[in-house]
Amino acid sequence: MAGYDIKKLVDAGLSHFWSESYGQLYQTLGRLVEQGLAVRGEDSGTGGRRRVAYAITEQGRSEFRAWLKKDFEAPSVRNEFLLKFFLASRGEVAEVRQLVLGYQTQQGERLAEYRASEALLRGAVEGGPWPDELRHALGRVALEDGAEESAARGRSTQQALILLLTLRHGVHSAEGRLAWCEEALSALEALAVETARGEKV
Amino acid sequence: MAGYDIKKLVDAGLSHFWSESYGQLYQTLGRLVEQGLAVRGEDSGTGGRRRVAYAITEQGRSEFRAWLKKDFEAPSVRNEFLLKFFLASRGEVAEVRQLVLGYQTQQGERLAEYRASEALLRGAVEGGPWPDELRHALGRVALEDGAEESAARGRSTQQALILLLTLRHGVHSAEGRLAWCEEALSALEALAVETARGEKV
DNA sequence: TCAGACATGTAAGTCGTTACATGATTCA
DNA sequence: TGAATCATGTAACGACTTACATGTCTGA
Repeated sequence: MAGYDIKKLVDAGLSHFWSESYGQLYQTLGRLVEQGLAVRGEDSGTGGRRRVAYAITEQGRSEFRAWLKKDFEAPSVRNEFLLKFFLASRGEVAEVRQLVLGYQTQQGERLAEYRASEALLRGAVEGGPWPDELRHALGRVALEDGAEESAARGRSTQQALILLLTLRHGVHSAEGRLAWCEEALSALEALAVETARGEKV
Repeated sequence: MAGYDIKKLVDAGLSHFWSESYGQLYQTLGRLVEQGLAVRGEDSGTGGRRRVAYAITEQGRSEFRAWLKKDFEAPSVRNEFLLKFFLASRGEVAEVRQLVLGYQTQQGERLAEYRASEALLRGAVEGGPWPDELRHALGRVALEDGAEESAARGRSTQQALILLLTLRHGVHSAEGRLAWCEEALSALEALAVETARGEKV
């Protein structure tokens, strides 16, 4: 694959849980070649429109397999919303509430996006063809087609299922955060009521 | 507050959703002073044990309030687990399953930690005193005490509630991810069964 | 007395983004 | 014909981490 393709693949299919910039990508490809984990194929095309295809080496493949088995770090420990929420703890309850409402909206929108993409993918999991939107976006990644041979059909289904499941992960996350919003809003509500009563007494 | 205190505060109370390193911290404090958003107080103490207290300026305070109201970016778009999960999509189902099992364990442990901290905090929300563990950790942040005056009790309760809610956010997130694990595992199970049947036929 | 916490800072380096430069090709 | 897309790359910068340097004070 060429760098451009990788970028397209990531943007199209993995954008809700991963991102790469060209800067990072080309530099990394260069480093992989230096380390013998990938080889740079011949340039095809000319001038600004030439393509450089990279291929993984045997060493690269085994390194990759080792990496897959290695521990992943726990999902990020930096949430700007929660930081603001915490730092607002001495301010007015109303302001804190506003903050949570904004978060609720944001997560609600996310959830809607995930659900829309999810609907698109359902078909391919049932052994049907990949939806055009995705086929186009993931184009050069050479998705296996579900039509012909049994083994190929199995692989295709598996790929579709896994892509679908990454989306489902987003759905579950967003749902969890929305459930939290409900809880937080009613807790703040209760606090406001209590405070008001306290002031009267 | 001094840089050291801020670091302690973040490590003790915010560690599950934020982190700062000394390098970042002292450099940032310096920049804030340059920009007139904070002032550097006199050094107290001598030699290696001196303390430098920083205080926010009026300008800093208004900048801070503006920042609180500004949009936060959606929680991070980089999840190493999901990347591995996606990239494993052409491998054996059994390996993918292993990956998910690891994630399940990790998230289960996280959930247990959150629940433990949560129990600690419950008391303070009920208007009781801050638990010693937290009082010590958050020490210099000058937590308001819930004992005396009505207004102070209100503020203290609010602070405790908000800290508790940040923890609850972690609980909801972990629960959502664990629910996903269940779903993913049974989907992979179904796939394996189907594939086996396909091969026999 | 001596390990460990206290406390501040700097330097080096990694990781990642944005902006830019270059130039071919496609298509309205 | 000219804007958009294709495609590769570099340079500059900012955010962040790790490691180090320095010296003091506390408590077992």
